[in-house]
Formats: sequence, structure tokens, C-alpha cells
Amino acid sequence: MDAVEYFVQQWREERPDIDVEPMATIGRLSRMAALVQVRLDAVFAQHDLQSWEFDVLASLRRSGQPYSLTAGELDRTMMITSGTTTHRITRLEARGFVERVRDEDDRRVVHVLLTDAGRAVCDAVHQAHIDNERAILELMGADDRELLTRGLTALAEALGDVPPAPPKR
Amino acid sequence: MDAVEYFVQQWREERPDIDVEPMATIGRLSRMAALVQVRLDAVFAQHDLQSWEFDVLASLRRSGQPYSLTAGELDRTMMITSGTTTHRITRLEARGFVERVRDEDDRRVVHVLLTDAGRAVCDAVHQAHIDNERAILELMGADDRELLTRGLTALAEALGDVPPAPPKR
DNA sequence: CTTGTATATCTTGATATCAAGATACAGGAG
DNA sequence: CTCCTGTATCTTGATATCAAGATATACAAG
Repeated sequence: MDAVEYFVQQWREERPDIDVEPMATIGRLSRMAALVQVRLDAVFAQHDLQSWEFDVLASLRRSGQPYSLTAGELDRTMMITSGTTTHRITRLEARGFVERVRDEDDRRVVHVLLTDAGRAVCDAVHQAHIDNERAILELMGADDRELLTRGLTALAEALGDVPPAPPKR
Repeated sequence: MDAVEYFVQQWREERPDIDVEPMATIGRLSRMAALVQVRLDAVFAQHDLQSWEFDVLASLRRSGQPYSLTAGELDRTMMITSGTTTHRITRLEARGFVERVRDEDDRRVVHVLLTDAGRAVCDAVHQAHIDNERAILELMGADDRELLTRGLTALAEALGDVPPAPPKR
């Protein structure tokens, strides 16, 4: 019996009038995300990196050359507010992993550019991070992994989680 | 194509040497938890409640009479640190939703007791919250809901997410 | 050109959270 | 009784985050 199953049992005794079935699924979604995050953080920490730092570096890295996105594009990719993006860029700039470059044509826009150091760090951590993710998933059987992936993909579609930028231009 | 699928495509072009398959599943887990949380927060906000406030009240409520848990039990149930628990209790005490009661036998222990007002608020919000969760899940087909639930349950088992207190004593 | 509206980023202030350590108490060994 | 170790809660300081608003710029309408 997992933790959420226990909570469901408690509710069934205390509130038999309410069907808490939906809570079982969504409760697990939230708890599993938190538990997995702890494991991801551990590997990033071994490389002196915060999870959010990798998130920024990886966003820039996977965008391809010239490894540059605007602050607004980072907002949308990482699902954070503009204030948080400003803070993240400032921190990473201080570590020498990114640079700010004002757009010449539209002076409102800031291009965030991955430095060579930033790219090096990102690439150095990447394989270990993916291996960690794989190890987590391999705690489950292959069939269950498939169920989970299909279920989450369906939820992503249902919630309309579309790419922030057009898929290829 | 959902957002994560797009990210996977980007990686396949930039890092064809790395198999980013695990990132697809875990990336979705994290994004879906965040997207769902926004929707849950919206309903709580309609009742002038934070998500974490409901989390505390509901933990006490479902524990059954006398609706009391120790601070440590709350730590473990909600997967937060003791400092955060102290903060949450203090806030909810200020709103009159819980009370602190020192244990007579073991003076280190603090019992956190749900007040009548706290129980009333919890019960008032509960049905709306569950309805909201159900509405979210019903954006997917019944088959996909089943896949998701089974997949998440398997992950919970794999990660050893056991109940914080013994299931029935 | 000027004016108004929309957009991109940054600033400010508040807050939830954590890590680490402090404090207080319990319970056993001698 | 005294000491020691373990445990429960709280405190402190740092930090990431958000909401709301400020600032600067773009661009269209007249």
C-alpha cells in the first residue's frame, strides 16, 4: 500500500459521502513529482548545480546554435514568471554560464546567450542526469513505464501543454 | 505534439549521442504536476485558502477524531521539513484554524488540533476541490485515466512511498 | 510627428521553503 | 542522582518564487 492509498482509506472512513477517487491520481502525481525531484537534485548537487540552473542551461543548449533565447522565451519554456527569469539569468551570469545581449533592432529584448563555460557544464552533467532518470524509471517494470508514459502524455494533451515556440519554423 | 515531445526532438538533433527517452517521462511528470497545481490553486483561492493550508487542514481532518496530529506527524505526512511545519502551524493558528497543545506526558511534543472553524473551512472546500480534480481528469478519456493511475501507482511502489504512520493500529 | 496601446524586461516587496543549528525534554546506563 | 544519547520542535539566515507595478521601447493610427 502506498501513501496515497492510505490517505484514500482514511477519507473513506471520515467522508464516505465524498468520492475521493480523483484525489488518488492527482495526489500521486504531486507526490511522485516531489519524490523524483529530490533524486534529480542529488545528482545536480554532485556537479555543484541547482536544478533550476540546469533547467536554464539545458533550455539554451537544446535550442541549438547560437545557443540563445530571449528572456521571454525562457519564461515560457520553463513556465516561470518574468521576475524569476530575471533572477535566474542574473545568477547564471554571475557564474559565467550565460551572457546578456541587447537586441539591436528591438532594444526591449534581451538575448540570453550560453557561454562556452555554460555549455561545458551542461554537457558534463547531461549524461549523468539522464542516467539518473533512467535508473529511477527502471525501478519500475517496463510495462508500468509504458503505462506511466502513455498516461502522462494523454494528460499533457488534455491540458493543452503545447510547445512555447512553434515546432520548427 | 506536447511540449515535452518538442524538447525531445530538439535534443535528438543537438545530442543524437544521448538517449533522452527517460527525460520524456520524467519531464512530463514534473510539468503536469505544475500545470495541475495551478488549477488546484485557483479553486482554493476562491475560498481564500492557499494550497498548503488545505494540505494541513485535510491531513488533520482525515486523521479522524480528535482531529489531532503532532508536528512531526505533519512533517512526514506532508513531506516537508520541520521548520516549514512550524511556519504553517503558526499561520493557521493565527487564522484560528488550528491550535497548539503541549503533550502532558512528553513535553517535547506539540499536538496540532483542528478547531471547529478549521474543520468547517476544510469541509466547505473539500467537495469543490474534489470536483475540480475530477474535472481535470475528465479532460482525458477513461482509458487514459486508468493508464495514468496505474502508472503512477507503480511509480509510488517503486519509490517506496509508504504511509508515514502505520496503516491502522 | 504625436499619441495611445501593446510588449519585453526589470524592480519591489512579500512569502514559503529549506538547511543547519539551538533548545528542551525523555529515557536508559551506571 | 547524573550523564549521555536520542528525539521533537523551533529559530535563524539564505534563497527561489510570485504578483504587481515600473520602465523602456515598438508600432500603428491619425
